[in-house]
Amino acid sequence: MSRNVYDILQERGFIAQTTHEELRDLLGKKKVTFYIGFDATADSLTAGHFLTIMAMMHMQKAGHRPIALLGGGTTMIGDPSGKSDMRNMMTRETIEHNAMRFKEQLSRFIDFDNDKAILANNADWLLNLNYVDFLREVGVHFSVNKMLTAECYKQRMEKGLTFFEFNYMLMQAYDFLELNRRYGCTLEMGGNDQWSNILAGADLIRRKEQEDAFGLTLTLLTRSDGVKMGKTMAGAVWLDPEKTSPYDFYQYWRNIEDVKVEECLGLLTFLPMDEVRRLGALEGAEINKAKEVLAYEVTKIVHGEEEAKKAQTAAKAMFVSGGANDDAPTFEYEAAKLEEGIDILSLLVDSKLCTTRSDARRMVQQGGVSVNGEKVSDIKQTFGKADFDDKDRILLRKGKKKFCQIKEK
RNA sequence: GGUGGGAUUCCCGAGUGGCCAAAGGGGGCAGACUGUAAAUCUGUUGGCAACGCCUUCGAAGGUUCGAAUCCUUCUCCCACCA
Repeated sequence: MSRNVYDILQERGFIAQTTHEELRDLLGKKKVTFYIGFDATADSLTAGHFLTIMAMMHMQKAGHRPIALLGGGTTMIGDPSGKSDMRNMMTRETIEHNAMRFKEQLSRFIDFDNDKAILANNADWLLNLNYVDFLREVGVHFSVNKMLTAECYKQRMEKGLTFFEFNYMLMQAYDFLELNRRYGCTLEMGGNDQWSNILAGADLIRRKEQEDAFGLTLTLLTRSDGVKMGKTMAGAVWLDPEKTSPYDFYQYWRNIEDVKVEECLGLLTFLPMDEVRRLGALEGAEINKAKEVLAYEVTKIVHGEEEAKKAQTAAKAMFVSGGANDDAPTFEYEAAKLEEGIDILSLLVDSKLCTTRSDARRMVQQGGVSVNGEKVSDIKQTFGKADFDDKDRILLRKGKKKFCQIKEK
């Protein structure tokens, strides 16, 4: 039997659960239309979404047809799966705006030309549903007893789950049915936290259409301590370069835990698996080479080769030779300002290295700040044009990994 | 609908008239050790023109020299009962 996309996904570590054993054969036999949903909860996709997009790309490469479903309707409710609290209700305007951004970002990864992929929005069918009709058509097929035992509601059974959110599963199940009817979609994919919702959809199609529908869930990226990956202290790792700069994006993957390198290489790059395994087997300090490859490859897919190279050279210049090159994060001041000199606290705050002056003060007092390689210990010290180095800038550094070059506008 | 309990800083959670910018833990940030890793240890963690000042303990009023703490009203949550 020849290898098909199922084997590829499995080998690369994508697959968490599937509804049917036969799914593998099916994917080898014919062109399958499948969908992945994206709820528009923020104005950019995140690293977590990226994993599902990678799966989508593998599928499209293998000739299957993806449907990217924007959650214009479901986001009005909010998925309670695995969450401990209800999230804030979002306005319709915000959701629409977010959905537009998702659309732009998705187009960079998925080819939507000539019907090779479909972009749909469940707002189109969910927002105008008639309540009673919906209950009669869809609601009858759901057992509350069964829903209550679903793993995804476990956390919420303790804290409280509103009827409002409880409906989310029906909405998502209905999406699958609708996509099945409209586009012949027979497979739903999603993060492993979506298992219950996906099963619900597949069940619904079987009952309404007397037809098999398949589900496949993808591994969730977690750190070794179980926390979901793709979140930094500051928040999510975004795919939007305005929200997470390519440099920071690169650094995020460059700093990944040793034990996660091989897994991430398989999931987030297109490198051949032989190479992935070779890199993943590196030990000790050698594993840093694998991390560089990982960071570069992921950044390349998300932000393009040019940005990936810039991020890499900037990082190397900083960490290997100790000086930043031109691609490093930069903050510019007016010439006049630089003439009169700027105090260290202002530099730190303006360059966004510190959030407040108090924060900056602490950093300096704890010895975490350096300018042009020299530790700053006086919070009153000022810097100006006289301090420019041979590259016409001041190199400001906070801690080991964060830095910024100060230049004249 | 009834009765009782609750809302504290990024999160959890102490505090029940001055010693409270508020214990402890988590998380974050920084330092040491390292490999831009993990683990560990140390410091720090509201803001500011900073030995002082300002804002913060669900919201709005009130009592008091003084309120996170007491009183009134309101909002929202939780538990048990119906």
